[in-house]
Amino acid sequence: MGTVIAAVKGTRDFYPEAMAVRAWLYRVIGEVSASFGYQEYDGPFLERLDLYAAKSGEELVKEQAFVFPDRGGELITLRPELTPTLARMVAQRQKQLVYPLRWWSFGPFWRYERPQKGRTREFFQWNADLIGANSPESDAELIALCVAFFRRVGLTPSQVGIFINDRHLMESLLLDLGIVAERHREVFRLIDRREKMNPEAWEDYALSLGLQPVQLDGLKRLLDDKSLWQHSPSLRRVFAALKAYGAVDYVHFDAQIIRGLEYYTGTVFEGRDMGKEGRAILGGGHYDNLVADVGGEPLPGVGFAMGDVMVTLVLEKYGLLPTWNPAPADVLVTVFDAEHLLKSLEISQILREAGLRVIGYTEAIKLDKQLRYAHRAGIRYAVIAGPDELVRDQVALKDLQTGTQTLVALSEVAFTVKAQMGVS
RNA sequence: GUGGCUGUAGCUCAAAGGCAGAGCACCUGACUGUGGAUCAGGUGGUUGUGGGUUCGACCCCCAUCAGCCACCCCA
Repeated sequence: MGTVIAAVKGTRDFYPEAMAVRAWLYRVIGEVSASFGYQEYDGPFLERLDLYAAKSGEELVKEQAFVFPDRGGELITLRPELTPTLARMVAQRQKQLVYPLRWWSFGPFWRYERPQKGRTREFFQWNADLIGANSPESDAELIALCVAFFRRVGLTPSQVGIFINDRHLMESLLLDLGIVAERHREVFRLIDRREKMNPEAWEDYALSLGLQPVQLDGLKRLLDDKSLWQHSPSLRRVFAALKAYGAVDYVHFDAQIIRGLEYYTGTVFEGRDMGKEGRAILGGGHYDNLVADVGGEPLPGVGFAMGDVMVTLVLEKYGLLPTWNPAPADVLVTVFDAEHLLKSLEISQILREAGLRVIGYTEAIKLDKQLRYAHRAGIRYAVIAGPDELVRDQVALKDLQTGTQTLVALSEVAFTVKAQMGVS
């Protein structure tokens, strides 16, 4: 074997076992989304760079997007997130759509980053958005949707949680501390960094931003105040709604949740492993001006994104991934010799039409090799159609799991297999 | 973009500057129309790639690529 051409850095090959997980995730996400009345949609995987100029995080577009000129010289981007596309799609049909709009999507995204645990350059994301509704209860619905997903896959409140905050609340509290609005962006960044830095370095950082010691003390007091959310009428309504949704046991207030994307304006939240392991499983929040930013009328919304990489790691950690059944078929119809090859193919088709998953061997090789193939592939039943059986319109049916073999009338094979599959 | 660790058979790993190995897997046979178990035998490598040092390099040095991990950022 020569040197295999390497895959593109940060991409993943979905061998059948991994593909089964991805397909399962897609199915579960679709079911959960539909249960809240969300409709599936998707946008193009290629977008013009201009689309992201409006509101995505600076770094997300400038440094993490795959951008290349097409043959006409236009700058094209492999989508690094879906929300701007969603905003465009809504803006294009703004007057025709029925609001509040509930849409979900699951598709690939690309970001040019250094791959590491929980992060690849090509990944899949579940996006869900509620557009044209503007209430704390609407924000709570999206969180309830996340929780519904957690419950559906078996993740418990002791394993994962959703941490929420309100940017409006933080803004007003910063103003109370005498920190003017122009400084909020950098102070938000400071807040976001607190978990990751040691206390002294963090305080030095705060003072270097020009915060007064009094303001720093006030800020620390705010961030450590677990009941701070009670000062926010909005968050109080969010929590009340979450209680109604039966989702509140997964949800925690955390004043340090800020989120990086700049278009978030009110409620922000992220899902994490309760063991504080790894990066966020999902992130989302409320936005006011997204549709207007791409040329539409102002329309508020709330949404989130959940990446497949991190959630799969978490599910694996807790043993919640579906068990993989490698068997490609229920039955293998073997070929006795070259003369009986077509007869075997006929039998395979009869069984197929009876509703079984059937592989018919397509080469007249030694029988032991064919049975060995069935065994290695995990196929439970083998049909052996040799001259001795066929003269009496029978075949031998072998159960490779129990090792038993019986003679069965050709017309009864499908029925017999199905009956045996049913009992075990 | 910054830093750390790691690249040896299909897989998991040895070989501490001196003949590149083991287990598992795979292939063949014992088996006349039958998988697994056992036994016997066998295939398999420019040691990621390219340079350098040395009488001699899997081992030391440089570069590069890839994987993993952390930072950054974020799903």
